[in-house]
Amino acid sequence: MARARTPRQSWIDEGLRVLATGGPDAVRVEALAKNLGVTKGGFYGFFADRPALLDAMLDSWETSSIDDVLLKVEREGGDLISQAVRARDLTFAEDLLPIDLAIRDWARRDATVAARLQRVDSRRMDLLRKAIGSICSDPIEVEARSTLAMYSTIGAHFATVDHGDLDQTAVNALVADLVLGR
Amino acid sequence: MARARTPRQSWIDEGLRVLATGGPDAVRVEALAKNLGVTKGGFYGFFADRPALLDAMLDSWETSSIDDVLLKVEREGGDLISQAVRARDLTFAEDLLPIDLAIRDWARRDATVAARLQRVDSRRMDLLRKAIGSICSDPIEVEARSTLAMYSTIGAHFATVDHGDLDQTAVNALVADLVLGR
DNA sequence: AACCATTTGTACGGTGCCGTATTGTTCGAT
DNA sequence: ATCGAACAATACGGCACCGTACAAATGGTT
Repeated sequence: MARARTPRQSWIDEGLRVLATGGPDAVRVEALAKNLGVTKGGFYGFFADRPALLDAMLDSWETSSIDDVLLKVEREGGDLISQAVRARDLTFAEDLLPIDLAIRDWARRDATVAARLQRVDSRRMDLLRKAIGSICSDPIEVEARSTLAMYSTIGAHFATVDHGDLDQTAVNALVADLVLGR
Repeated sequence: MARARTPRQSWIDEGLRVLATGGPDAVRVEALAKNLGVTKGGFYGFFADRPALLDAMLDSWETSSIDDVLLKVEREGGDLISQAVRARDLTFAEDLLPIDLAIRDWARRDATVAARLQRVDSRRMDLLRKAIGSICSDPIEVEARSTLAMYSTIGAHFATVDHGDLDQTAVNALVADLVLGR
């Protein structure tokens, strides 16, 4: 048995890297091959076609972006709010953030992607509800604050706001306080 | 002079339509031509190349998405908060919303687009600051609430949150109240 | 060292797109 | 009615990519 010099996962990883920087349309088999320093010869041994790679990429992303995060956060423990904050930091870590944003846009144009994203987001929302539920009792308010936390966290990555001369840290802190009701 | 059967603006409009549904990579000269029922024959009389069209599309979008909106809102008058709400509704009207979102994602990968978007967003923020400044005096709080309004409005379009059995209207109303401090 | 399954390179036909060149075609102005 | 500018169709060479077919190389196993 000759071991894979360019195994299945490296196609997926490179695919996700390209997705992050160029969107789904930039994920082309021959381009990935060039990036990996090989030709596409081996690709079609791992994947039926390009769509199959895209699907595998989404699988891989789903695992690392929610399953892994939840496991890690649970293992580390702490109060529920810090767990949620930690989960957010892990979810939007440097490598995962651009993938998340790319998938979020992709979801607008592809129903299957949208369904996957919704599944992931709803697990994130559950974590948020649990966390905010620990500092707030009214169910409507818990839902409203969780929703606001979700929306503003996502929105912050799709809009750049310049606070001018104001104290950035103070503004950011107040935003967090408004969301959490402190 | 023979009048344009497929004038410059119709290339731009069709380009924006395709941008909205398929992203910038889907905006191809020959595809637009087919949509318009012509060949690309006339295209290169109006535009030097494909990038020139993308640029013209952004110009057109900037006008209709901020200049026109501000003019309309100002003309209609009313208190500043309802002006801001009206501006939001116009900005995210059915036709403009998907274009805005597409450009927002596009901006992540293209610095020129990012600069344009920032210019537009900062004018939107100014309107928000004015509106929220009318019901709130602390400058840091005005900035924080305006930022939160901006982030959550954008974020709401990139994440779908299911509120389950809870009263959707009540949740949404509370989200708005939390942002505006009511 | 020879074998051989697995992986990789190469070559192919096909498609869709870009930008240019050239030749119609249309329609207002004269 | 004719002219002529503006628009449109057609045809071209070039490039990037898809998916297939098959030949070459690689490296663990015997």
